[in-house]
Formats: sequence, structure tokens, C-alpha cells
Amino acid sequence: MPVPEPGGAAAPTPGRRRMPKQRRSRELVERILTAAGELFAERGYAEVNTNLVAARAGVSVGSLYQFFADKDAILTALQEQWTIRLGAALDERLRDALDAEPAELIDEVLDIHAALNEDPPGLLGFLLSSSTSPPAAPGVVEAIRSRLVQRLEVLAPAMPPERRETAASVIVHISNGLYAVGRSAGATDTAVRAEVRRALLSYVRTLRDDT
Amino acid sequence: MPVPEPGGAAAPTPGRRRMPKQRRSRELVERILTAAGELFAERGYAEVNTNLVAARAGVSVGSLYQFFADKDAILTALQEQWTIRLGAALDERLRDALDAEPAELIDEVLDIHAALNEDPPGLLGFLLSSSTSPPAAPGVVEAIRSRLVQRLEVLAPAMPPERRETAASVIVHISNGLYAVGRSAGATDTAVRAEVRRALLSYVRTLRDDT
DNA sequence: CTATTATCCGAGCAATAACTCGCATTTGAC
DNA sequence: GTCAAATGCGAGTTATTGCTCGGATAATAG
Repeated sequence: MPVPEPGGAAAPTPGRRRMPKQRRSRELVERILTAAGELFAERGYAEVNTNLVAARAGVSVGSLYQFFADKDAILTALQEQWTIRLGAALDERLRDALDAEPAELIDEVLDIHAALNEDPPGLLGFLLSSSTSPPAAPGVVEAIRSRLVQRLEVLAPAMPPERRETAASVIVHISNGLYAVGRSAGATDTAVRAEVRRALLSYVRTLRDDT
Repeated sequence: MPVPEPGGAAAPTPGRRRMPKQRRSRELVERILTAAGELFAERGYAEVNTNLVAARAGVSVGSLYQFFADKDAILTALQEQWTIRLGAALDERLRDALDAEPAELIDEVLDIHAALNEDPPGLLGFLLSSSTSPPAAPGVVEAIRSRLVQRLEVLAPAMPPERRETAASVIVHISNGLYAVGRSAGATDTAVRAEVRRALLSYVRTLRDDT
């Protein structure tokens, strides 16, 4: 048994086996997360095995398991990374829009979705909608939800707090329609976005008008 | 190699290996589907193995594989069964409501959801939302979607057909919020249903008012 | 330079789960 | 009854895959 943490810091994430200390290994971890993100988005979590992740990252399995306790830990790390990334994007672009109209806010948020879902194409959608599959993943969804609750406090101050929680969850779910609605004849990306936008707008207006 | 289809009918479903001819085997197939439905709803597709399905059905694995080509075929058969079941329920309860108000229709549909999702608790939700996991499953969602398109022809006759398709997909997606929205503090079943209802109602009204 | 720690490797171990096969039993036609 | 087809069985085969291990290589301190 290799002493839990020889001389270094303790693992921050439960599934993290060892903290990278040299630049070399930090880049290795980054390569693994990049490869895993691409593969999960392309094939889905179940269809990706750790050997494949290591191969695409240009790394041996052994090295992979030196920094990640198991397969789930890779997904968890990705979720943490994207929770931060998405939260930062939202905070930056919505900071000054404190009293913006719903339509304006919705467009901003849809823009952020579109932009972030490009870097590794489909990864944001995967993280937002496949939440239930492997480990319970509150992370990425919660990044949006918690900020929505704050907005609702401004938009609908008379609403009971509990209902705000539920309403925020529903808004997030409707937004996920961006990824969950199947593309087919007549349902192009722009068509889906337009309809999701309408759905969000009408629902949010309802919330403002309600008590 | 056991002759493809000795003297009987050909398999109807691709994954179906052999058509049950005696009552005995028809009941066996039924028991397998029941057990599989319960298990999928409880644990999810990936966490269920065929040995477990056979065990809960009180059947040997060998018998199971005599009627289903592989694990996916069981899920496919379930999807077909529920596509019919859900379609029938919708047709029956909405037949006479040809010119009903949106609010009325929505309540009817939400009732159907609640009722059908009880028999094996959670199975309808599983079939509607886990669509992308194992095999592409257009079935159950399409049962609702196609009927919605027809309704939209009545509700919004001026709307371009392509947009109707997309709008119907979005409506189905919002309804799936019944299953996808996490339950937690403040988000009880009834709270979620109330918010989903509001979202549906406001969106559908938008569609009617729009061109 | 030397010692010590950190990093890296990839063949192989072990567990899991999908699926097969040969044979026993039941059903239904005659 | 008798026979053939249909059904039922479950131990065992096979392939996949998550993960370990022992040892080689590179960085860093003194």
C-alpha cells in the first residue's frame, strides 16, 4: 500500500488520488480531462472505457489511475471544472444586467449555452442532461439554478421561497431542451433555440405577473 | 443452428428471437417484461443485468434468451408496449375533447402521466427521459409528439408545419420535467407538477396567439 | 553528483455480465 | 398412449473492462 499522501497535500476531491505537483503531471491531468470530455460528449459515459480515455490523451492507464481513483472520478472532476466555468460565464455576462428585462437575460443565457457547448462540441449538453446516469451530478445544473433563484428574488419578490426553488428547476429544465430535443426534419438548431426561447419567455413572464 | 423459424411465424420485432406459440411462453414473455420494467425503473438500464431480470421474473436465463436476442431487445419490446399503451390512453381520454381549452387538455395529459407512471412506479418517466442511453428510442416520446402535432393543427392553423413539429417536441420536453426535475426541499411532486403545468400553459397560449 | 521524491509505463489480473449449449420436461395433435 | 414440436433449464464459455503492480525514467533538493 503506497502511503496515502507521502509528503504532499491531501486529495481535494474524494475521487482524486494524488495531487499533481509538477507541471508535467498537471498537464497530464488536463489532457485526460480534455480527452474524457470529448469522448463522453461523442459516445456517452457508458460507451467510454478508461483505456480509451488514456489512449486519446496520449497517456498510459497507469498514469491515469495515479491521479484518478476510478472512472467516476474523471466525470466528477469534469463536472467540477464545468460548474466553475459555467458559473463564471454567467456571473461575468449578467453582472451589470441587474435590472434587465427577462427577454434580454434569456438571450444572454442562450448565447452562453451556445458558446460553451462549442469548445468540446456537445459536452455542456452532456453534462447538463445526462445528470442521472452514473453518479448523481448536482454540480453543473446547480451552477445555473442557484443563480436563477437569486434572479427570481428580484423578479418576483412576493413569491414564496420554496416556489422559487421549484420554478428555477423548471427553468433550467426547459433550457435543457436545447440539448434534449431531437433534431430532425424541421427541427434545426436555430428552430429549437427559437422555440425554447419562446417557452422560457412566456413562463418567466408568468412568474413575474403571478403574485 | 436451430432453423430460423421452424414452422412458425417470423419474428416481428428485430430483436425478437422466436414468437411464443403457447400460452405458457406468452406468460413467460410477459413476466420478463414486467420484471425488466420494474428493474429499469428502479436502477436504470446500465445497472440491470439479464441474470437479474430472469431471476426476478422467475425464469432461467436460457428461457429469456429464447425469446429475446439480447438485452437491448428487452428494452425495445418495453418501449413498443408502452408506446401503444400511452397512445391508447391519450386517444381515449382526448377523443371527445376536440375543441377543449388548452388548460383542460393539459390537465388531462398530466393526469394520464401521473396514472401511468404508477403501475410500475417510475417506468414511464424512465422510458420518456432516458431515451438516449442504450438504443435510440423514438418510440414513447413519439407517441405523444405525433398527437400533439395534430392538436397544434387545430390550435394554431396558421403556423408553418415545420414549426409545429419543433413546438410539439418542446412541449413534450417540458412535460418530461415531471420526471427530470429533481425532488428536494420545496420541490415536491405536487409543486413540480404545478410549475410544469404553468410552463406548459403559458407556452401553449403563446403558440395560439402567435400567427 | 547523489538521493529522494514524483512521474510514467503497459502487460496482466480479476470481476462482471452477456450469451450459448446440450439435455430434460411439457404440450398438443393423432 | 406416442411422437414431434415447443418450451424450459442453468452451469459454463467468452469477451470486455476497470484497475493493479513492479519497475523504469525524470525532476528537484542538498
